[in-house]
Amino acid sequence: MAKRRPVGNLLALAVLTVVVQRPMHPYEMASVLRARGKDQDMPIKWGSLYTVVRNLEKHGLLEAVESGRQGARPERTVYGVTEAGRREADDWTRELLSTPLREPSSFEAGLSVMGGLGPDEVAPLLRQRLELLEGQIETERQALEAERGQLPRLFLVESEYALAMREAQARWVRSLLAELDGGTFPDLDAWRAYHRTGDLPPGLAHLAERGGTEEGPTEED
Amino acid sequence: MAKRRPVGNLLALAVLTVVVQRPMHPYEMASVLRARGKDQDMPIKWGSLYTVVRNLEKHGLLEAVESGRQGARPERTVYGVTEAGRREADDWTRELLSTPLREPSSFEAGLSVMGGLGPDEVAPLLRQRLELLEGQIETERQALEAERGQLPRLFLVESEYALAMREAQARWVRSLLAELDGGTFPDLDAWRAYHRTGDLPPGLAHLAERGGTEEGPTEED
DNA sequence: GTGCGTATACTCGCATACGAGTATTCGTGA
DNA sequence: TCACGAATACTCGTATGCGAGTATACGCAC
Repeated sequence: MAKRRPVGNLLALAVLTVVVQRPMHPYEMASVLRARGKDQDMPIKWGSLYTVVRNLEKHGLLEAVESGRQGARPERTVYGVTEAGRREADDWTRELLSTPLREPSSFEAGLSVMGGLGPDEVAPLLRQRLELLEGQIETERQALEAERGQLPRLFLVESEYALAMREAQARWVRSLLAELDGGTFPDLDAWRAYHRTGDLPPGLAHLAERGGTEEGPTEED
Repeated sequence: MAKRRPVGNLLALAVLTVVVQRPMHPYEMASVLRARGKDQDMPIKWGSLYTVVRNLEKHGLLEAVESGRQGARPERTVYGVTEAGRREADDWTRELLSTPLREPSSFEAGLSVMGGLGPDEVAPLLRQRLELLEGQIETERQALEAERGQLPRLFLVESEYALAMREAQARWVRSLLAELDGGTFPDLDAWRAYHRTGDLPPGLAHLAERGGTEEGPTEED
């Protein structure tokens, strides 16, 4: 399951969905995608556009429909989607919708290494995050409200989801902060000590040890 | 702000935080990280380990502490962290905690292109996602409960966050499904028509048009 | 009409990512 | 004690990824 995509970059999916509507040359794809704000919904790097289009063509998902120059502009190639491309786009979309993936965010990574900083440094950092988060939420909520009149719900769903996730994150950060500030977070002192001395509290030594397959007579345990 | 990291891969941060505790050779780093489940918290590809370690050394964040062979094993290099490496790790952690990034998940990407499928196909896909999601949530909740006795809260925080986000996602999917199933999602018919014919409802033509800078006399608007 | 800033429409090269492969060692059974 | 499967400990090649750069065209001021 989850067969490997011939072109894995999500920009490729964006390209396919836009070319399905009408053949285009690459730069136009970029303009349309930008105009629709797709770069908000996917991690799109425009530097990859031409590579991705070339790869799509190589795998028979796109085909050159017309190529020539208009005026003195550099030569441009207009690409159309193939039947295989259409299938790939649909199949990919189905997979994205139906299969939840574990995709750790950078915040999760940050949380998993926050032990390296002391709790008294972590709290202000989280407070800053919360403030920025609240600002973003407000901005997005307004943008969404403004678009609600212009566009059908269908085209706003992904923004609604993003907003809901932001709000959930803010709530979670707020509750962690309350525990840190209120001192109800357990082991605050052990954490402080660990941060100062680098020593884990006794009984947790196995966290730092083992894992390496220590061979030879260097150590016994 | 957010100065470019000399080694951008998050695996590098994981390596730094583990080497801070005690010098190691690369394979041991991998074992320790795996034992701690860090590959759950970050998108870690083990194939990148040696490249990342080499880059860290090149940028002076890690240094070879000892290099030699034990028994007939291939030569191994033990790396320790430098002062710069320690600073980099702390600074990076601070940034991850304090600065919320827009990192669209693949589900968001899926939602943003779901118009290409019809609503009657989307609903079952979402139902499948919801079921898988609920299973994962249950599994993780139990794993978390089991670890709660063994480990201090500090080391469980990232799992708690991941779980909270999963639950928020499940709630959101449930509510969207309710709208689809109940027929209260607006424009269901327009969506169906669009899916069958490929035509956008009138008044939305500008969605498909413009964006490309159509030059020349091909079109006027 | 000519100079200049901005938008258009790409190209290129380098670094990195990472899957697949390889060689060594260890443990176990016969 | 020898064979063999599994785990250990890496290496390598290739396919991207993508930032920075470039060149042309167009609009507008003067």
